[in-house]
Amino acid sequence: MAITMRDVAQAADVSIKTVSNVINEHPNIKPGTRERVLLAIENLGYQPNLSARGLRSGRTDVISLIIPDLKNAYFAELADAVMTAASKRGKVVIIEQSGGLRERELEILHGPRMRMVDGVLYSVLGLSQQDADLIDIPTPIVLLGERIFNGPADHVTMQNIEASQAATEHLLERGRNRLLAFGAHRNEVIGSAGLRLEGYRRALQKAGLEYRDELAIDVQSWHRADGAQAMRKVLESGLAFDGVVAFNDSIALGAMRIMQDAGLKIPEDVAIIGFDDIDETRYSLPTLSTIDPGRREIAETAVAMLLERIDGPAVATPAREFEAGFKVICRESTAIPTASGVVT
Amino acid sequence: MAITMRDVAQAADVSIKTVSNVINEHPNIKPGTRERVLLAIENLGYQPNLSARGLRSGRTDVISLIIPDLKNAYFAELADAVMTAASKRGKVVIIEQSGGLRERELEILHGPRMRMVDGVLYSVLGLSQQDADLIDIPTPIVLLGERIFNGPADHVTMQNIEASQAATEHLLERGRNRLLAFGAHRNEVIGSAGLRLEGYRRALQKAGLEYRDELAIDVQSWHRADGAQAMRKVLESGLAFDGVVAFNDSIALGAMRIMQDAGLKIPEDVAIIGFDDIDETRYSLPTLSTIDPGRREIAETAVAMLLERIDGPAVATPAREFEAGFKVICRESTAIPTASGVVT
DNA sequence: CATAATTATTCCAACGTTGTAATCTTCTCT
DNA sequence: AGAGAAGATTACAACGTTGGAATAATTATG
Repeated sequence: MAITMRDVAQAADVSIKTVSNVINEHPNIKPGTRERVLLAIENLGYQPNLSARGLRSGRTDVISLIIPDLKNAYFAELADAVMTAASKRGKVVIIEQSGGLRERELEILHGPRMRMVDGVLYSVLGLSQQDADLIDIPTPIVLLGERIFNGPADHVTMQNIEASQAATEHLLERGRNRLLAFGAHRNEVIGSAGLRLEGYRRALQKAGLEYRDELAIDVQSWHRADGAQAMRKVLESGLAFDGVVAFNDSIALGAMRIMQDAGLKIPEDVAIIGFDDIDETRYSLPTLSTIDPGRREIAETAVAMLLERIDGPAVATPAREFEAGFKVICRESTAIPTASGVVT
Repeated sequence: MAITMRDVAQAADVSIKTVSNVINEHPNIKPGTRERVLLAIENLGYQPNLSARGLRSGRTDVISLIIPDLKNAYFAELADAVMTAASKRGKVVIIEQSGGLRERELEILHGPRMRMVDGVLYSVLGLSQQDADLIDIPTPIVLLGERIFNGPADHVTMQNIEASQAATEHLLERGRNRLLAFGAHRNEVIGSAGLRLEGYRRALQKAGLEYRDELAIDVQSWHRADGAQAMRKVLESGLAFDGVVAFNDSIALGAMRIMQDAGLKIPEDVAIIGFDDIDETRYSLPTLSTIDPGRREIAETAVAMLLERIDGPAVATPAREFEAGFKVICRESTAIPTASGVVT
């Protein structure tokens, strides 16, 4: 039915292998033959059968990206960055959504689809540190995120502690000193929440301020609705604060909306900074200050590392850790240095 | 290296083909043998080589989804819906981003990756009606969106005209009668913009109102920033209006922010309704009324149609058109029936 | 000019699976 | 019990490609 190398070979009057050699840019092909083959390919509209190539060569040029949820802006932007980076290197990306569920993540990691891809970028959410050995699969893998460190695989992440510290200092510098740590997960040590809380504490300490536990607000799931919900409770409780270090942009936006509903002015009454630099932060009212986590650098490094593993020698070189650089982005939500009407 | 059917066959003491038969749930396998094979598969951790299967059977169980941009919330949500629908039927999705560029769309459609997938869902943006024959490729294809109608392939879309008419009527019913058609593309007849403008006109006509060209506001690219930019111009021009029918949610949100900056109250001064029901509309301030375009229905129908084409007979049955149902979602941005302080 | 070295091309086998057809086994009915 | 049908299993070939070894054509070397 479809055109194969056989047809091209016939048309160009060479052997099938020569066609293959031309396509794969092997050395030692006479310019003349190359011309003829290329012409035949063009004329017949030949396209290689990737299944056959994959079978024979053991390579599919497809990599898998496991993320919790594409509807989440952070992951949509991450997926975009990964696809762009992969595309530059001639790879295609299959996205698998895990829902952040442990079982589903394991299912994907150990499922038959893994045999269809050359490697996996795995944005860990359901598994955690003590599961580190469960990710030791035959397919090359690079981990993303803050759930597993020093596991058996390469790991790319952002500078969570340093970035959170910088975000906190950003507010302190503007004269705010009753800062909510918004989005904490109380008994987590690593994980985004744990690390960001640590950064928050370090900034306070460095500024000579005491850490107050009541200012750490738990928000279990980092979606907008949860941020809104949590802020509603805070306001009801009458807790006093003049700044918010939100551990991601979505909950920051949710909280911002509730504060505004309650008549609080941002940034006059409360300054707020988020995390992730999702597109929406540029268009909210007010625009949201945030941390640019170095998404592009993360994506490009992760893809590069994965390809090294794929192409590299089978002998296991030790797992690497990489932290991308971050930037504090100052927008309207923290624009005013001094509070004019502090909530008490 | 990896475990193959050969190993399983050996372990279960059957032929390779029997293993294949068990895996593919062929009829006529003794329960006993099935047990033994399944056990061997379990013990050895066998996973089929999908490249080999693809080569032999001509099926990869992968479908491709071509969309303009994953960072765009509408397409992220569409991708999610498609992946969910595909996953239910055991298919995996490769996402290809076209940037909405004509050249890139053609490149993808005619590229070698098409040979790796069983079919394509193509959200058309770069091509248009007169290119209809360019999409007649050997791979089964289903078109999405409003750019190409009655082309050579199945087509799934929303009820643009009817939905836009309903959105407009929604505002009219609330006592607004100077409505912007926000997001028009002046010389477009089909395409989302053209159809939605038509729906707007029909609603006016039905209500006995005259269509005024100055109320149709061009917004070329439907991103938030463009909506903001366009609204800024409108306000500068001093044009009077008390309602906005925005042709998608992003430009509605962008416009909303600018109106609020200018001191306009929503919905008291201006009521506004968008299109698409993206997640964000539920969390903006105020929450945005919108049209639910039936995304899930679109995704499921499109996947179902595609699979029918893939599995169906090669004889070309005529292309089908399908329009999903829509719903008007009333939120805060149109909550107040009567204007209290109309801009003049 | 013969021979070695190099360059270009081809032949063959194999990757792991499934379709077809053939064979072997078990059951059903007279 | 034996013929025939139905059920279960297997042998073989093929899908389209590429790696490796072998061969053929060309160029360099003494």
